[in-house]
Amino acid sequence: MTAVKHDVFQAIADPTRREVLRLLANKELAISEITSHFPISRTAIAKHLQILSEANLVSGKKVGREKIYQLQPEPLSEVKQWLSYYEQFWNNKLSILKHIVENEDENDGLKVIKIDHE
Amino acid sequence: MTAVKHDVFQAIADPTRREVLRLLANKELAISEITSHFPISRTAIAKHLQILSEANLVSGKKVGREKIYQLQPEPLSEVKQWLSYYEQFWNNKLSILKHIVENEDENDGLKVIKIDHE
DNA sequence: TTGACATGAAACCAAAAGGTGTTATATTAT
DNA sequence: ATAATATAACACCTTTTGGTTTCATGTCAA
Repeated sequence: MTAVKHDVFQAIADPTRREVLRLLANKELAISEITSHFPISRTAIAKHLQILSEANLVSGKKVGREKIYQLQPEPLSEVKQWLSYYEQFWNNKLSILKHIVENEDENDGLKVIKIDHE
Repeated sequence: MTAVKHDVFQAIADPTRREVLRLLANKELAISEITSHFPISRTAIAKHLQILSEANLVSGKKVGREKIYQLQPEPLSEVKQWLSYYEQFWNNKLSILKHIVENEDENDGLKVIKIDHE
């Protein structure tokens, strides 16, 4: 189950939501406590928390009259996995070379020359 | 320079744009070629490319009557860096323990017991 | 030179996003 | 019991997003 109405990519697209996540990384917080760190209304923060919650990036438990939100970082692994595909293209020069070679037909006239060190 | 009007987080938030990036990872393509992979109009794809371009995730060069777009993956390193902060929370159990200990006040009654191996 | 092709540019549109404020309800402290 | 607190639930507003269609322009091929 864990219905994911809001995608994790969409959830982290908003800077305010990323800052909320950062706050919750330190410790779990009630909505009002979170709101006190931002210039916007409590209602707005509650909506952001709703979106984060739909992406399973946070979970909220009601304690007394407060609702305490907690970071749930596991869905971020989806982003990490997505990123890993592209890492090859910037991580090391060998991969960049590989990329060029594999797109040889798009690089007409380009030659890769192996240089022997004596 | 390289004015970043559209944030990389926002750029990758859209599934269509992520698919465009995936296509361009294989090889550089003209707008029409990209469009042929999607059920939406050429104009819509052009707009997505514009957004990706503003985030410096692609670059376009005009060749004859075509505009060829190419993947430019390095802005993704910003996402990777952002993610790395959260990896500690899901990557290994020691870090999770660390997280619990640092939030000790939020875990009243919880005790961490060190077990000596003989 | 005349179509066919690839793109650019503009006007337009519906829905979603990111806010606001108000009101109602449950919980806590005095 | 009462007042203050914390949130939920709405209704509402404006801007952005993701898409459309139409028309103009530059380029290639026959």
